[in-house]
Amino acid sequence: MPASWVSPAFFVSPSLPSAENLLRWYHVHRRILPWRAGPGSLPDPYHVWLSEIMLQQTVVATVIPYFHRFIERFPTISDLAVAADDEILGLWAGLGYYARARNLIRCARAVAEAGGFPVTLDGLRALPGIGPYTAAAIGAIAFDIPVVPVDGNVERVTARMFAIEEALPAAKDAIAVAAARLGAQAAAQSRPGDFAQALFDLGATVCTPRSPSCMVCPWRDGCAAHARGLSADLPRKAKRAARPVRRGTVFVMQDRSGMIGLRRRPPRGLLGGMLEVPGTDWEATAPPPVPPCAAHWLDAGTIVHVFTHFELRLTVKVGRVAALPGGIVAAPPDTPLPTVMRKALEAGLAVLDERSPK
DNA sequence: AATCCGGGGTT
DNA sequence: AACCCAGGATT
Repeated sequence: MPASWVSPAFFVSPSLPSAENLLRWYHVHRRILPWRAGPGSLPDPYHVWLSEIMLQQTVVATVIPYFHRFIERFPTISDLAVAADDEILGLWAGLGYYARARNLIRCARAVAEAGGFPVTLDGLRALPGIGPYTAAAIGAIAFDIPVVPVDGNVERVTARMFAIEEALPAAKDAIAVAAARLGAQAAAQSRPGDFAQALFDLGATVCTPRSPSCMVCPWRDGCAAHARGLSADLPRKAKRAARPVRRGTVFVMQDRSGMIGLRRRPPRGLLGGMLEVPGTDWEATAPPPVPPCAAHWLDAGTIVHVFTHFELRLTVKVGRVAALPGGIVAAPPDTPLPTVMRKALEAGLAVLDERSPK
């Protein structure tokens, strides 16, 4: 038989990975997560939405305690919609990507106003904080809209199944097309929510980034990367730039009643709208440290915190003050803070405690 | 298309 | 220490 009778695609994917096989695997191996409903039943859209926002670039284990605290405090989206911004931002403190929390508030109020979530992808996509991925995820999981949400897991699984060797992010379109092909199978179309979550779970527990467990994979037979011994090498990714270092100084102030001096950051940008320990700007070379008020400043060392695109080294000074200066808000030491500011505050308070323990 | 935007789990 | 995570908004 002439080789030309056989299309190259035949060698790339001998047989499409079976949606039915994956769903059968999912029935046995699915993760039990607080925002999930039982197999075959649709979960609460509010729970799905809240979990999806929290899960953006955040691992499941980190999200779970935050999710529980939110659901306990805000049992319905209406409870969330009428809450004060500060309380919501406080509950979000430490989770990161604070624009998510600001969009969460706007989205909750829009949904409460409308009387419920839109049930179309375009309607979901129009809400604050909901992009193409999250719209597809909520649509599939909460409303059984037949669509494949393409997150990092699905990108990885799909790139391997079809042995897509082009590097990300250039390969995004090709991967999305291939993922849609997986979802076009009848079994996936009939259970879009389970199919999406099955892909997530396969990527999270079997088709993992570093050393995938191909021996127990329900899709091994249909996996072109496995056939070529490429599984652990895909998807390829473009190299990232090195992370620069920025430096600054913060001043931890404690008054006689034990209150700490904090400052509200501008509403947008890095740590937008969150509280911070007052200090200098953050530059490549440390700006001159100008204390916010006169005090006997003690050295509390340096804390290091890694952000997505730079590393921050903060020199921490600490002092007791008779009265907090103007423009500074007095807050108790356990006030919810972004992690970098929590680190700085703890470093300062540790030095005070060691000098004059209570 | 690039860049900005946290924090931490995993290896 | 590097990589990556149920990405979105902005420029």
